[in-house]
Amino acid sequence: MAKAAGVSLSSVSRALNGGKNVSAKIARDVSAAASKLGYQPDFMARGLRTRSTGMVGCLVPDIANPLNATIVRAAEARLREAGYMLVVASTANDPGRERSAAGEFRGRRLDGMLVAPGSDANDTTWRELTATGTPVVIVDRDPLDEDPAVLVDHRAGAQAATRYLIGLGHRRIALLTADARMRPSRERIAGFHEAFNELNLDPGGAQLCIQASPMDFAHADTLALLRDAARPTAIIALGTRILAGTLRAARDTGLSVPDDLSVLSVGDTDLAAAHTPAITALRWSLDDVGRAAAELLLQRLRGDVDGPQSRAVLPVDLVLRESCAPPRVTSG
Amino acid sequence: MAKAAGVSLSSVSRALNGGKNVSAKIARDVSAAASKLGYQPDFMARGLRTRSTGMVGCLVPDIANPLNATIVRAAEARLREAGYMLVVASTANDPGRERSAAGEFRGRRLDGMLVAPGSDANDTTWRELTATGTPVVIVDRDPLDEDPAVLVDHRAGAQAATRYLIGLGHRRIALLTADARMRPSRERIAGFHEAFNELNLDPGGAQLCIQASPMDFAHADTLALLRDAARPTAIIALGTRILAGTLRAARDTGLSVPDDLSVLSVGDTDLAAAHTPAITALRWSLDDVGRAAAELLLQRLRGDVDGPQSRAVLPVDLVLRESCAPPRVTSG
DNA sequence: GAGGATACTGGAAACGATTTCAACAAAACA
DNA sequence: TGTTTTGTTGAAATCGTTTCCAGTATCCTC
Repeated sequence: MAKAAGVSLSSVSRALNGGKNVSAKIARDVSAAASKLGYQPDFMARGLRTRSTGMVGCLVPDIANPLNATIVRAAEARLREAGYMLVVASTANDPGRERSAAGEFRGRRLDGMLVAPGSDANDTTWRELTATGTPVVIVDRDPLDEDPAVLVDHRAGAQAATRYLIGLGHRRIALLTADARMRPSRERIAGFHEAFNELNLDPGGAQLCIQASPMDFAHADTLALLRDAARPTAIIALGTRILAGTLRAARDTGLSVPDDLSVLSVGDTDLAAAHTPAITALRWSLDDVGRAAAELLLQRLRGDVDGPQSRAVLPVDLVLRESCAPPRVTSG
Repeated sequence: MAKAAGVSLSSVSRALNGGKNVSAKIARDVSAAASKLGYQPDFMARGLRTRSTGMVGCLVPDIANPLNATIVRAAEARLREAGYMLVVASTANDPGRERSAAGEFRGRRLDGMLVAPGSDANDTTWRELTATGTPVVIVDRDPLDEDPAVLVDHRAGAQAATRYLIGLGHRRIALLTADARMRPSRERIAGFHEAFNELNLDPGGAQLCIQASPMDFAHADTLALLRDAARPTAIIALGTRILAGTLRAARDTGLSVPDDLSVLSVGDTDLAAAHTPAITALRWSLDDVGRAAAELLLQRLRGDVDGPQSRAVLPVDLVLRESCAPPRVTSG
């Protein structure tokens, strides 16, 4: 390549990297030779010298979950724009796989990481794995110290949803969410309780279910819940497999939505929007989460020690549809 | 590192790569020193020398589509097991982004690629981009030449679905699928027609809609379709946004499923399974697709020029549920 | 026109591994 | 014992870049 352009290696490097001190002639010759040869610099060699890989890793519990996948897509788009490639690892919430993936990322010296750990970031083993000086952005998990993070205001969302159901007259409300070791569920539970507390309502009537992810479990569990004499009149369900299980359970027990049972989805998925009746849902912008995470990471990568902000908190909206109604028999 | 173990660089390399001709003592010393120092070889340096990156790229139209995401997840799991990392690029079916992503992959000299191009592989620009000697596995798209590929038998699936609906008495059936430039849709359309032809039925009664992806378009289009006097009595809809749009359109026009309209989903998603009534669906294993693609690529990567097979064809099953019934008024 | 600042250029030393090759020691064989 | 074979080792070259440094040409200033 250098010979093709008839200049030295150093000049090629300078010309290609848009460095200063390059004469017009050399710049011309180099770019001509480069395009004629279809030359593309070798990332390995460059990375070896500059100690940067041009890649960022993304650790999510489950890439097949549309909630995560949409975030990944948005982040990937922004990062590619900035010249980075995105490496993904889906950890299935398994601490072992999580650790091995993080180790792999570290071994490959990725420039940065977007992480949504299964267990929370407080976890020491996880902690020490991230602590290699690699810039990290936490996505919707509790950050420690000064880690930049993108957070979603699940607490306010859950509070608004609960308030809305209470306003319709519901008193026995079940919250079906995922593993409470993770921030989103914890925040939702808190918001749920706050909504009851602010009205001085007996929280004993509130029912709270916390479950692991598998859809079948959600289904069986919800069946039992709905068959109980003191069944809830409204359910707030996490809008992926748990919502699916809930709707199937309602169908199986012959309860009609919203007449016999109000259903509110946490997260606005295809399922919620297309269901008959359409499911009222809490919605937040997954694209915004992904974009914001990428932006925060890019700030770090550029070395802006303190960019505009190192925490982003995104709002949650309540989208009213047809799946919630006053309970048939007011139980107040 | 070499000094820490008190041996030469070459010996360290040999010991770590499990090469032959390493004495027990040196192997012991090296591994001791390595674990004491937490030494991890530098992938950049190693890659520079061995001309391999230990990474494979994955190009999909939309990673946020659960159908793709599930495939990616399965492939990632298998590839990581084999020591490769997965780089993803979501191209939004935009040829420009597709080209730039492929160029980026090539520039980074990834060891292999899993690709599901938006337009089909026959496309020349796409073709030349993949033709760099990099092992490529085509995923559910028409392969050219001898490219290894993982294919899903959409034709047989669509045929079975159509046959089933015809058997119920339907004659006016609409097939709502995605962009016909892509193999899955093309195959489905072919299977759809074959089902009519094998019974010598007038294909004029069959209705066929082909659409671009946005859900709103599907919705509006389906509304128009359902309001027509000669509306179809059954719809076979692609099970992502198009199915969602179809169900909303049925709700909006007051048609009940399955009494007024039979609906069959192509692809078994949460939406199909949890809807009321549950939607009869064509199902194929996305995990199998991802795993098979990874396996085929690994074969190539290992240099098994001819592994057990370089094409995998996966079956499609019809899952009977409650969304299909005989048409109210037989129109034969 | 001399002197110094300024703009460019190419040679050579990194970066951190793998791999070739020659040297050496120990073992096997005659 | 001398010669070959075998096994093990380290020195040095290499991969393709970036970057430091010294050298040269050009320009400006007095």
